[in-house]
Amino acid sequence: MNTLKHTLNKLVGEALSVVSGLTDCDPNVITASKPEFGDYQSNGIMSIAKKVGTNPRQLASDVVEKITADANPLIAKLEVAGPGFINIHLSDTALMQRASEIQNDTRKLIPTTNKVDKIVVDYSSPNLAKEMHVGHLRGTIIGDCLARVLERQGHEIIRQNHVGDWGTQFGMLICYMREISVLQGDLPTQLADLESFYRAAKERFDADPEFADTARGSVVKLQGGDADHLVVWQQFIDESLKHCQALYDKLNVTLSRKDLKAESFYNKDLEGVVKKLEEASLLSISNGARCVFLPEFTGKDGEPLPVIIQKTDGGYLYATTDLAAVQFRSFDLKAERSLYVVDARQSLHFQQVFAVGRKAGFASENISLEHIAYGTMMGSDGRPFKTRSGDTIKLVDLLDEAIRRAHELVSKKNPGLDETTYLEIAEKVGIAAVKYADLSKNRTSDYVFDWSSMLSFEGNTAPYLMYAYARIRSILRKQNSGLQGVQITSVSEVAERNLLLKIMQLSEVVDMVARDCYPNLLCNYLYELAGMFMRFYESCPILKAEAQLRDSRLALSALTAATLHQGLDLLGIETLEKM
RNA sequence: GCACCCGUAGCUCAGCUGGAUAGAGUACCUGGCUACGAACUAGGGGGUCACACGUUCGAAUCGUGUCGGGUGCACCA
Repeated sequence: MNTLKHTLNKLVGEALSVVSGLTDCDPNVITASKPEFGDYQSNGIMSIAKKVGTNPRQLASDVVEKITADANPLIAKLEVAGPGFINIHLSDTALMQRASEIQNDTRKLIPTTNKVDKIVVDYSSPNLAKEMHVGHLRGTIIGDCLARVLERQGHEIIRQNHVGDWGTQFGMLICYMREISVLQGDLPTQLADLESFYRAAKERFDADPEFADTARGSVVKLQGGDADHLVVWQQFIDESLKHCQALYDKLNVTLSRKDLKAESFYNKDLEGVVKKLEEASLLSISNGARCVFLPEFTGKDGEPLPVIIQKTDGGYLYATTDLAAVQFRSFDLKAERSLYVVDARQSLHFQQVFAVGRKAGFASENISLEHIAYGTMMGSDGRPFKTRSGDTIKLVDLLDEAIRRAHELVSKKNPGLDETTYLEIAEKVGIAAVKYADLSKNRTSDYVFDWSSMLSFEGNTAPYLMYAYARIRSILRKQNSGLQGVQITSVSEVAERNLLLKIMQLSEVVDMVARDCYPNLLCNYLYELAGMFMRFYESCPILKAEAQLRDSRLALSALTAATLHQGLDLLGIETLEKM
């Protein structure tokens, strides 16, 4: 089943083509900007009229006449308005008809795509040398949401967690670990707090030149495949990954060990990358480093800007690894799209990697490489987020605080439940609030980290959406006749009709999110949907209505719940029966 | 110096590929629970969409310029 918008766009577009004589007219149908304009509006008539040189209102009324003559059952009424808009009012019976099709199988709320793509989603990708901090939240949950959305549409999703496990810091850490294990043995305890372990190693590194030298040597040995170093390294990586996985589980993020494609995975391909660039005659040596210069990239003072492939000392850089990854995704995984959910500050890096990748044949022509950039999390001082001491806040601390506050609130709001229930509710509400606070913002803008808005449970927040869901479930629990075969038969109240129409529009929003990768569109939608339910709830008695109306409203409520549930699931937010 | 992102209500942010009278949340003020859950809801005040010029039937949205903020630009990732 096509979306309403898609169907209308086609309907009006075809009529417009016939009337105007132009092929491929875009009628630009959008949801109506005001209720008095109907359900949808076509904005495209004016520009077409201009192209053909006719009066826009006349053209609009010709289009209306044509569509009316065809008597499409979906349309109740069309009006020409303003300079040449067409306002579209949908038929109530057609709406209820669509609803009943979906009720029988609520998976139809989101139709599956008719062209299945293989899509790589590269997200989260923390550096394993340190613990994840609040700055890692965005990429992790935006990527997870996109993966869920695309997967739900029926695409084949390959999650890739491109963790940093191979950089220079690991020499330092390995070196420090070897010291510790000789002195104290008990490594797991030492690694329980990665952050302080890193700090200790760094202090050692800064204080003792001899240690620093050994550390630099350790990187070379590690990357050269030295067995001893690899064992110690693996031990550290395993421990660090456990930390990450615990956070993913806590965040209800779908990443697992099998999605791991660490930097080290590409180590074996790096020489090949250099060779391939050489064969393509793209490499040149500048100040001792092997670089690719592309004319479209210039740096300070207009000098040509290199993509450095291999350092003077022979070491490889992240551009090298990323080129290997482009090749892997394009030719081994054979993906049609590769999404890189990475901080906007790396835009230039990805432009370069994509450009070199195309030029040197690391990417086939079939793959679309997309940097899904997101803005930086700022402190209240307008600078990239740091605490007063200059540290970042650990992600786990943010989550724990959210859960603590949710626990406090739920035990106050809903006394008399047992402690296990409180903990379960607090965990879900707290995590959801944090995720939603981030996902509901346009990903491209920088945003200010603020405890109170991130941990708010009122207004446009996840708890509001979850509350709407819990309310519906509560009503459904109170009726015991079952909803088998019960249909929506009334949309005569404005609140009923608005709610039903909104439900039908989930699929339109999901389409937009899948195309443009903006999860906040889905958040906006769900907030409006929940708001419409709240208004319906205030103005339309459900359980107290007479039998037929009661059933219709119960069915509408149930369908709302299903829509909220599916929408929230795409955001990676779980619902609760009670809260 | 060059490039990218941004500037919308006191604060935090939306604004659907140019549409009709610019919207939410929060904060503040006023109403609504013996009720299908008040984490809710109804209403009020609050705006030179940074500024200027341009494109056009129409601009917060597109273009140019100015101002202001953020970010990136050679061997870290």
